Amino acid sequence: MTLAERLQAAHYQLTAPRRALLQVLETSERHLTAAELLERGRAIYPALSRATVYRTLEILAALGALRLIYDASGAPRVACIAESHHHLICLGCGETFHFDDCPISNLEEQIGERFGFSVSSHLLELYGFCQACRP
Amino acid sequence: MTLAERLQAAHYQLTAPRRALLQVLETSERHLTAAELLERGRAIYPALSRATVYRTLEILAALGALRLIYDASGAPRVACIAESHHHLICLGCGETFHFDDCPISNLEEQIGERFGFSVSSHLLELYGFCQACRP
DNA sequence: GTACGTGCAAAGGTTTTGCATGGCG
DNA sequence: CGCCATGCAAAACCTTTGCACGTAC
Repeated sequence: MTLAERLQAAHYQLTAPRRALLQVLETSERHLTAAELLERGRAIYPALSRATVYRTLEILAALGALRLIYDASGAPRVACIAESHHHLICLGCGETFHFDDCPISNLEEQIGERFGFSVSSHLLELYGFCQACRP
Repeated sequence: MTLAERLQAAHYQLTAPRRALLQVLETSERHLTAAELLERGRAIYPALSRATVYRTLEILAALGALRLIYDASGAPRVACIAESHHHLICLGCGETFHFDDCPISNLEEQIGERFGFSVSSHLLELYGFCQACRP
């Protein structure tokens, strides 16, 4: 289910500014700040306003379609599409490494059952030190 | 290793304002916003200033002793002690459920090895819908 | 005594809101 | 045609910084 489909399913209009943002979100290779979203969105739809960026993020977050997280440096908020994510974050240099293969797909269901949750995605972040930064 | 010990190990002074904050952090039952930290810290050390809250958080984050994350509602930043955390977050009502027993302690090492990381802690968040909110 | 830490207040930046206009369905 | 969505600009908010004073070691 794409973000656009999610918006429509929830009876939100699919306008040009929103399309631009969705496209940016779905094609971004990493988590973006609000400012980056605005910049990239304007490459597609130049009149895009800052307010629309925030308003759209708010809608998507409320729908559970994405989630805001911090990056390792504690920097401003970043948008994170609500697929499952797996990161290794170096506490030394702040570098983030993604890995794709999910080590806990089986646990998702198992834990969900225990708490009566229907789990749809997850975020797994491992903190430590990379080879270069190891004390 | 307590937060106080960590600070001292890194040759930071253990002053009254910092002690107050550490006590708040170590006894808080959940993640707090900066404003809550200030408020609770002032209950212990009334002259505590906002600036000291942020400066202390920055130090602790740099030491890898805690980490800033968002709560489920995408609200302002919260301080999260850098022990491993396991949450179930309901996308409907925003409620967060913690569970203590770690389902991936064995994976930590395994994944670390693969990437040459020495992993010290992790954050695992599962998103879904609780029984009451299930669509 | 010196370097580090603090509080205050001001500056800086980001997010949110109000309102008039424009566009979708 | 009515309602939702938008852009702009101002307001509100949160975080950071500069500086003079205190305090720890």
